[in-house]
Amino acid sequence: MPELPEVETIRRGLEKELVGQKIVSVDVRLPKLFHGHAEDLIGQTVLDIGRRAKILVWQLTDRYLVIHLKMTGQLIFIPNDKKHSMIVGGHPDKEYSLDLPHKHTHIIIAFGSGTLYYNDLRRFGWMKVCRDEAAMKTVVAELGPEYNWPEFTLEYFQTALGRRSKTAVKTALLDQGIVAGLGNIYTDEVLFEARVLPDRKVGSLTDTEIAAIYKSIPRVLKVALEHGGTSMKDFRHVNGGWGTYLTFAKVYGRAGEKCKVCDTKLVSKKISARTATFCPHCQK
DNA sequence: CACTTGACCTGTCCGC
DNA sequence: TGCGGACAGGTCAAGT
Repeated sequence: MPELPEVETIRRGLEKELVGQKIVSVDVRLPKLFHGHAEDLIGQTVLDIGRRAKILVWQLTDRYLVIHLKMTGQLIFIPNDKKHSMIVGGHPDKEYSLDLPHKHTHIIIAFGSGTLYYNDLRRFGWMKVCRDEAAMKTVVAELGPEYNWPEFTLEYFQTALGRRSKTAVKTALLDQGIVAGLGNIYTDEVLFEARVLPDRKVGSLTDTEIAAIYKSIPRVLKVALEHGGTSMKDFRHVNGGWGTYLTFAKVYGRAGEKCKVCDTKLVSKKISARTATFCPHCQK
């Protein structure tokens, strides 16, 4: 599910609710998704909520808790003073009821101020308790730079892509070792923004095209962040609200509709088992 | 070695 | 109304 803008939106929500809070209890209903000892978390205080690529990293008093939401993971926090489960959504005129826990709630973490529910329809996500910083770092060791790190330079990007000359450019952008945080939605959007076809082999790209892709990455991610990410079926903010980026998306999920720039019908195609959507006229 | 495909899961939607 | 198949935000391991 969530790509960088969605996970960052969740991180901000968790930071606001949980920093300084102490974990009172942990209820693991589906042990398969939980690695390590849940009892280690009891009594630990949340010192910091960080993010690396699509992974959340909680720094606790004496442990780290690392969380990957994969496709359909959700973290929903219900404060104690919410007497009922009516949640205000991302649209000001809409409310919906979230009865928690429900059948897809697999882990429940209680704090002094409220309760955090981990829901995951497809059960691909996971949580992992790490004893120390070194153990936590092995989890994120293979990830490439974040889009906003100083080491994510055009020179770095060219070099990293250089090793993947026969790969479709969309596939290379999905590789978390090259740049961290892009998924199916934002690779489509970045490539549209850069006017490059997703199935172009990396080796065929000109310097100008690589530079255009490089510049599009932060541009697309920033706009998505401003809109709280993209909500398809399952993405929810920590307070149950949703992201509105999808209405701004130029190509993702719009196959068969008209290009917002040139009116040509958008096309989709499988590239390494992922659906790519693009404009056959704007993108070269 | 580099790249692609299947597997992990459940739910939804579409065509027959 | 039901049934089969394709598909869904991600990432490993196994296969070519």
